[in-house]
Parts: sequence; C-alpha cells; structure tokens
Amino acid sequence: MSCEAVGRWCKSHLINSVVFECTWRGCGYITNTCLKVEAHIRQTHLGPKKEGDHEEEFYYTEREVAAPPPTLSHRDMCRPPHEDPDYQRQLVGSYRQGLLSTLQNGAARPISIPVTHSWSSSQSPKHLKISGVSSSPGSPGRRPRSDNKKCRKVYGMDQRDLWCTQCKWKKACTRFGD
DNA sequence: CTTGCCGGGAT
DNA sequence: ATCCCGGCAAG
Ligand SMILES: [Zn+2]
Repeated sequence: MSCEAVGRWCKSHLINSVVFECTWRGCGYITNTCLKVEAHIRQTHLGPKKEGDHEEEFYYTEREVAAPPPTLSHRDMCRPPHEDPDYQRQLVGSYRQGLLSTLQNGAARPISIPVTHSWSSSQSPKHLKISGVSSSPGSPGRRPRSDNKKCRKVYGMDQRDLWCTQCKWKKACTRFGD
C-alpha cells in the first residue's frame, strides 16, 4: 500500500535520515521504516486484522531528522509538526489581506465616487455603484454561510486528519450539512 | 483576527 | 480522479 502517507510537512525528500512516527493520540512510537510503523499501528491501535475490511487508517507521519555523524553536540532539531515557521505564519502573519483587500474592495470607508460632468444641467448628487452587495438569482452567488460549525472549527488546525475530505481540500463540507 | 469555500492549479 | 492553496466574503 502507500508507503507515502505523509503530512504537509517534509516538503521534499531531503538527503537526511527519516523516521516514521505514530501520530495516534498519546503514542509517540518512532521507527525508521514505514512497514514497521504500519505494523505497530495495526497491532497496538487498530487491533488485529479485521476480516474483509480493507483501507485502514494510517496514523503516522514521515519526517526528516538531523543526520547524526558530523555535528550532534547541539539540541535535537526534531520538531513535532507544531511550531513550524510556515504553519505559524498562517496563525499570525496574515496581515497581508488587511492591507490589500480593502484596496481591491474599493470601499474601505463610505467613500463615494462622484460623477461630475460639465455638460449636465441637472445637479443632483449622483454616485457610481462600483461594487456592492448584489445578489443575482441566476448566478452561482456566494452561499450565505451556515451557523453550524464545520470540521475545521470542530477539530482544529491540529488533527486535520480528522476533517472530512472536502474540508481538507477547502471545499464545501459534506460531513456537517447546512 | 478567524472560518468557510469557490476557482483554479498540480500530480 | 485526487490533493491542495490563493484569495476572497463574512463574522
Ligand atoms: Zn467537513
């Protein structure tokens, strides 16, 4: 089966040692081959082989670890998928939209674009509707957003492997309907 | 700041 | 088909 069920992390297969860690809640089993960790999960977590039941869940990740030979005198540079420079960037550094979205929106504040034409005799304050809340019946307009929580909020950014497939792909949730 | 997801990309 | 993200709307 797939010896490659890996998480987001570990971008490319670097030239370092690789370990396979069981990500079952509370279990920190680590080995160096995927067959070993699969056997571990099957045996100690999923119980013995279920008859006629294929497609087991594989709760483990493959991650690279600092090579031992040359410099090992320093702290162990093996991080649990938390505190990732890139993952943390998502929680904190999202200041990008706060500055740009208001520009593309064109209506950060009740600013209005007056249309002034000298050839117009009537002088009534006219405005141009550059972009507003328009709902077209025949268009696939944005769905109204439901009030019930979806996989993302229920399980959190950690334990993403518990989300339904559509939520993992940032598509409309299928587990919790509207 | 966050959640939810459409449109579109990559494999 | 499967997997994922950019960017946006709404809260
Ligand atoms: Zn879901």
